[in-house]
Amino acid sequence: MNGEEYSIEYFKENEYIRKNCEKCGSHFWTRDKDRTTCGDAPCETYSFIGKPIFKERNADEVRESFLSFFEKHSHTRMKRYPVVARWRDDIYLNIASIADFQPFVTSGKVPPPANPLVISQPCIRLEDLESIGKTGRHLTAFEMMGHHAFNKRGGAEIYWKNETVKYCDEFLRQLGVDVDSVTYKEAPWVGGGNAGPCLEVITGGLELATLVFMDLKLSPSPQGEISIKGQQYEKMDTYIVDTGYGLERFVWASKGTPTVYDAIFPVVIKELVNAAGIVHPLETHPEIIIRYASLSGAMRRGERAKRLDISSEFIKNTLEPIETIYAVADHTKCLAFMLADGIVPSNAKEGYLARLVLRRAFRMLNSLGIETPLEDIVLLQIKTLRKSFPELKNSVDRIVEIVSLEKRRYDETLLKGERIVKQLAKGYEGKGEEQKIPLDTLISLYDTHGLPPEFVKEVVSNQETGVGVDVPENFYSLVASMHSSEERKEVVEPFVESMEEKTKSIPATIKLYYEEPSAVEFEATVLDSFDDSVILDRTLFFPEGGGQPADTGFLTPKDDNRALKVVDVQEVEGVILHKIANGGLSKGAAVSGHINSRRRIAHARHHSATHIVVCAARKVLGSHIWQAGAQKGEKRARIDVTHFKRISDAERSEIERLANRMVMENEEIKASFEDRNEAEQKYGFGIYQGGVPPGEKLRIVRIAADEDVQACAGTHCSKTGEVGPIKILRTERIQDGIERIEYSAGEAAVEEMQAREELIRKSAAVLKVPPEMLPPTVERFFEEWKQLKKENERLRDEIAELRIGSLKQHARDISGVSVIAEVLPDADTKEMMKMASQLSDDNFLTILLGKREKRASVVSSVPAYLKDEITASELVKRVCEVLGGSGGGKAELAQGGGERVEMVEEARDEGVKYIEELLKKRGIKL
RNA sequence: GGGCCGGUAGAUCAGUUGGAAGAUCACUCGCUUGGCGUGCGAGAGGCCUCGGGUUCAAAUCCCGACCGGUCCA
Repeated sequence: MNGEEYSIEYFKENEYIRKNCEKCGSHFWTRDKDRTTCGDAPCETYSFIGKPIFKERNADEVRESFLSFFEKHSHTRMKRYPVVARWRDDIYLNIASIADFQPFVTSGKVPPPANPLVISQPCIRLEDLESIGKTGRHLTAFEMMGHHAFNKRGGAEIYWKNETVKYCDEFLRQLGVDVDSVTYKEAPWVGGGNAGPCLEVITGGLELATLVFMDLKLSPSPQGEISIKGQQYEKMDTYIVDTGYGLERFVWASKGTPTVYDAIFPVVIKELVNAAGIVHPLETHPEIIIRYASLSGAMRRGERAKRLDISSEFIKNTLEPIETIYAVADHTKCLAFMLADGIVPSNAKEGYLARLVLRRAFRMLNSLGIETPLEDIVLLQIKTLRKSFPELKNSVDRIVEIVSLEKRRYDETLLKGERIVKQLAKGYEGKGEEQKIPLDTLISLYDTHGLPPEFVKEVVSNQETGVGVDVPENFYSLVASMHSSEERKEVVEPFVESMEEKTKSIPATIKLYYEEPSAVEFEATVLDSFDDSVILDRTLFFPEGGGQPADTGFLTPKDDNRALKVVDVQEVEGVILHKIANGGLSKGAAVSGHINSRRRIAHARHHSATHIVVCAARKVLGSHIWQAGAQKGEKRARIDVTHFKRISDAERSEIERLANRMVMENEEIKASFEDRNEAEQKYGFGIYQGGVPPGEKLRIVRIAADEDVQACAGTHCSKTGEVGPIKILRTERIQDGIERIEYSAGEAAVEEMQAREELIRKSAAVLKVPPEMLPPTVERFFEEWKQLKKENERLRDEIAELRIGSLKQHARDISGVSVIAEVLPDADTKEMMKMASQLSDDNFLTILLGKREKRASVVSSVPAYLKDEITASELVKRVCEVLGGSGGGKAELAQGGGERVEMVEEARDEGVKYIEELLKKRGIKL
């Protein structure tokens, strides 16, 4: 990217000069002839701390002046988008105002909702989580104010670089910024597969805005036109003005507070300072704080402390607490938006990000000794934000519940963690001085139990076991690197992949299943045919998609009587491929098609039922319910929805009842193609429950008076009544924060209910009680069974006791040892074990054989004084061989068995023979 | 979406190379004491989550399901 990109008329007309920063070498534009640096950190320090750049304004005022300024300059004002990027499948959180319009608007596939437009978009970035509070400027939640113009090559240009810079200059001047102090720094911008020249707008050492001229995209060929940072880029068909004005930065610059947090969160910080029982260091040490803050853009904390000669005690006792308070203030705002916009904390996806922030916040409150519940502070944030974001307060009940629930979970994790660590420390205790818990143990504690090494260290040091913990500086990056080595397998659909080339030149198939939803037969012409796939000019066959399986059926050529079986249907870029199981078709042939209507109707029922169940679930569980996946079938269907706790039986019944009520009300289900932007505006982003389809037009499915509206390509019933009964079969927690609901609709639901009834009927018949008596009867039987089991054991003890006496009388003498070798018809292993061990206590050598149905069991015991000569396990092995089995155990007590029950007598004799052999040797020895 | 742990008495957890299911707390009763606490003794309490498989034998090994924890993207 060369300097020409920045040769902008406005600069020339307004006496801007292009200079080279003497510190960093980058090019910049300025009106100040004497300026030598680009003005950006770290080339310059913050000069606005304590000396604001313009008249003080709060966030609401800055936002309004920005929006109305651009509105005056013919931009359309847009409402904010959610902070959860529901319309994107590549990112979880909204990270920039331009993200609202990616990927379809920026690529030119979909026209912008307005052009040009202006928006103030709340964004969340968690990349610099560690820096929050410490640097004075990093925020996880911030507002990016942007004005955007979407230009298409060959079309009429809205505006480009010149106006963008002019607007910026004018807006700054209107705010009261001295434009002579402003520098425009050249900085090529790269992000998300796009790139372009960019100007950073800087004053007072602070970057206030970024003006990006996005006109490049990653080039598929290695010989792209332009090379940036080792990547090849090429010009796009569109060129887009993408500006980002940092709302919080403007507020900060207007107030000149030491940190951006002091400017943005005065109320929350005051509350936290009070709760922590400290005094804001700005009151106690104003001078040093201001000097310290002025350097914060230019250098790290350590360097700053050195430069200002700040003691480590001052850092620890005065700076760190306020930095932690800053971070809490930031995190609670982040949480307010995340939770209000419907994120449910979870161990996966965006929910994990929410949990991450929540747990950091809990930890920080704890380290500050603040006992105010976190949810109270989140609510305080919502209160301060209510003027600009009144929608946040609709969610306060849910937010309070979620945050306190998460707190409880976190406490439990820590409690459990404490026990684990204590247990572990005990294991290392006394293993020499300076015993350390090894690094891989620390990593596994964190990885499997979520215990940070700092926590482990704290627990261990409280234990006073002499066990130490060394936490390496790069601990978290070690953990990260461990995970990155896990290979990510890209799942490419080989079928679609291989077909894309072949279908390129073929026109999109006409989708008769939309035009004639209830038709079963159709006529069509074969456009092409390869491998075992056939492409028609039009079709009734629904291709697999959106969790709905493909239709099946037959294709019959006009000129012969073959019936070609359609076993699968796939869509590739608008072209529908029919996979044929038997035979092929030639190009140009006229065919008639026939779909399996039973299957189709079952799919339609389950698909419509899915929308109804999600709708009912949202009514019962709350507005945060978001569909996280779905699968429909002929017999049953399932949806995964985000929810922060298990669905209770009562809630499940209520969802079922509401769903069936919607069916009984026999509401209309309307499907039509609508303009994407209009649909988003009219129905909100909830339409993307089932995923984000591409294209300018969306197929919108609406139930009743827009009770449920979704972008959906599936086939549906035309009235809810056609769905038939809906039976929820089960709920399952597939992940933390995601519940799966399984259900059947229509005939399948009836079958399910019958199957369940059958289950109950059969069970009741076994117990010979009426079905309603099943629960108490089962309980009674179970209790009795337990009692009987105990009774049985007690009796066996007694029998063993009794049998011992008679067994002793059957003892035979072999080489001076009393040997008992007997077959006991109904004895089981446990019983014989008891006898054998008692007999060996009385110095008998025993072999007991039991016979029970198809299995013979053997127990043998050897008195302690003989164990060097005969081992019970060897003896048992020998005996069991005869029985066709094997055995083993300890030297003094062993057991085994075999299947040849009829051989028990022989087995016993074999045992006796073995004993005789062994004891004969003993006799000689003696 | 991927990885790693775990599920045994009411609670917290042991359970060795597969070979007779344990500890601590809590509970019940008795003794100790004027009474409480305490101390001592005894007792009750287990489909070892479930279903398959391997084996003479599975809490233990293998596969699957269910439930829970946790890390990463």
